[in-house]
Amino acid sequence: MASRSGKKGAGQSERPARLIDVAHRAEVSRATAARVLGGYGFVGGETRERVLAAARELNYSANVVARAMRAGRTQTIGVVVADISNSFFSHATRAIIDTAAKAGYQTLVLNTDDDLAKEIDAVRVLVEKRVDGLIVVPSSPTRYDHLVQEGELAKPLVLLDRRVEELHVPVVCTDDRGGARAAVELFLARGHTRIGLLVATAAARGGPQAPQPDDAVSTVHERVAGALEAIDARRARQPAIRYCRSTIEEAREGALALLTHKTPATAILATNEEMTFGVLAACDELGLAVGKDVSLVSFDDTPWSRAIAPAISVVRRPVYELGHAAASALIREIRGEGRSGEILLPVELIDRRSVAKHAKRAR
Amino acid sequence: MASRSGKKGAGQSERPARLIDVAHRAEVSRATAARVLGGYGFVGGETRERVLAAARELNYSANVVARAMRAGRTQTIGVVVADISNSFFSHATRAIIDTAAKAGYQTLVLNTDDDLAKEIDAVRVLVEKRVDGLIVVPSSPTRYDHLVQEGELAKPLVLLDRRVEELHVPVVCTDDRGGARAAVELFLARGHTRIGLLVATAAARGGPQAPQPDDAVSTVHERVAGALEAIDARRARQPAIRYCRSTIEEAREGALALLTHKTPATAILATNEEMTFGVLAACDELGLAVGKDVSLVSFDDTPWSRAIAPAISVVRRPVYELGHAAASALIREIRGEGRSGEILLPVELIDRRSVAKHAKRAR
DNA sequence: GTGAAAGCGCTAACAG
DNA sequence: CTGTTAGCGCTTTCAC
Repeated sequence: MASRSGKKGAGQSERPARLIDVAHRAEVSRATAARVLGGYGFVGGETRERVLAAARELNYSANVVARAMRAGRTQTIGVVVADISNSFFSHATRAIIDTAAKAGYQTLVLNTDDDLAKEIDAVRVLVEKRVDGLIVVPSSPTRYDHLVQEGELAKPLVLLDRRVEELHVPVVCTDDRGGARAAVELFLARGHTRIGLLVATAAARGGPQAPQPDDAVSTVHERVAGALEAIDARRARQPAIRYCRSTIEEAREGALALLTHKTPATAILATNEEMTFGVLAACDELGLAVGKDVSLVSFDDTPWSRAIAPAISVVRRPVYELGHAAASALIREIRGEGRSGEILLPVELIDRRSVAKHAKRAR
Repeated sequence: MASRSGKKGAGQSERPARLIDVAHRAEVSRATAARVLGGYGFVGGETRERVLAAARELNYSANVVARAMRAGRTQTIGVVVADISNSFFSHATRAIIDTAAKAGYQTLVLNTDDDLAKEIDAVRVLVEKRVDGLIVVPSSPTRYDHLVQEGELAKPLVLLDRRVEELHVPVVCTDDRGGARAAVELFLARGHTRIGLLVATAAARGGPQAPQPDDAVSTVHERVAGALEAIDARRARQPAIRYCRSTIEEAREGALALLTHKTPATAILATNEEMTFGVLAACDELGLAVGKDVSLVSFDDTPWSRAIAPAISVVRRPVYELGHAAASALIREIRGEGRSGEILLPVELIDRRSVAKHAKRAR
């Protein structure tokens, strides 16, 4: 006698009902019960009703981990991001969760703080958990051993927002290069010649620095490259660049450096939210008015960037679409419906009030 | 012959190595291999080394789903929030993920958009996935059947940010009542008598409304109640209240209503980020200066609320701590280390520049 | 300190 | 259309 909850009561007994308990109560075999509860195969109408009734009466809840073990699929994906509390990642993740859920997958979220060691650990955990696929925002542009996993447990993988050299898996990115180029072209068109780039990168060490850290992720390269393209096309003066970690404080220092140089920048491209606040703080400190003394374009549109005065001009990235595309690509890959190559989403320069025509600046 | 990867090669064979493959290669039993790989029981030093070496050579990755099935624990928790892309939830979730990870749990995240049907579904999925516990931000203050789950599959559960009447499980909240009270006390102390409350709630239907929707979550009640406490204590004039869904557009309409009333509000408490932007937009439209013509206090501190001009006074909630406390309580419960009651975290009123002394306002 | 064997709950051949 | 049965990979008594 294997049954335990199949007595008479409505399921108040010791342990949760299992498939076999439902089968007994409905007086069918486990296979039949499994077919109706699992939603596959063919079962007669009356039998199906009996099973459904029994399941309801016993308050049956399918044990998905047993199913996963048997089927070899967990219907779970893993998302590895730098920091879910960051607005860019949280919006992209929202899209991923939604898209995955619609396709029957749940989503495990792990943070790396852009630390390779944490990323390696996260991927290991996810692989051990036997997720059906991973979406990773890689913290290193070159290190990817943990993502290919010699041997046979390589899982479907999609990279989000950043490329990894030599790793040929689907990547979903935005056209950051084009966005930076457009921003700088706008500066140039408005007569600015002394352009500053305030670039966030986890690879920066010990305060704002001029040389590009060589382990900066692809997004950093792209944005700088885009800005330089615009400059070179117009044979304009080379920009001043400061790389710093993504904190408002470091950004403020970086912006201060750009703004107090002997040939101070009159226009600054800030590569994310923190950098933008840094510029705002520095301008405030220096008594400089944004949109007048200092022009500013920032990456990523947010409610506040259009609500504040002056409204900030931004390079808008389609963040939800980015996450959606990544999840779609991953699910396609999981289902063996063909691999995507690189997906490049267009960005949009929204010119608001923070970019002024260049005029001699009072110091 | 059960083995398949245990041949000679370094694990390049067809399928991922299993425990038994490692055992064979190390020339020990499955039990012994399991002991060293699972990190329990006693195994001789030399034997342990052999097993570890074999695992490495075969690129062994523990199958955690098999382990979960056997052990009855998945080392996974579920988090059910309204919207992970919302900054409050994303910060709380970040804390939950971190705290859980430190204790060896991974986190599934699901969104409800404050829709009860989605919440019910999310909980069902999570229970089927056999998570070890759940953290839920309940979308209804009264409906909780899906959370208690008649029968035996009730999982350890902690409520985040919102209470549910009659549901006696651990709840982790912030002192929103006290925060609202403090905000209104500040208005009163500065001489304001016509106070407006702009309250976000998913329960609002069809534009800003005056009566409180009766299925508004506890946080809504608390904030309004706190505001009224301050008013009643000073026998001040009753506030004008507008309830609206959490969008900038509805907030703008609500704020417009408050500001263009025949006795317009001179001070507004906005219960979240969207409400705050709505007030900002309305003031802009009406040509009113925040921090001068209109005073404003907002719930939740953010980088922009201190960066914009004027810097917005806010009721700061300890969001990370909130998530951390919820995860800690849940893990304690999962481990049977005793149940927490209600945890109430203190808030802090940060007075910046958006609350002016009352003066006759030019219309 | 190590091994043998039972079984977690489910699915998928295969047989009828 | 329905039943029988053999595992999925791992842990865990219980012996030795």
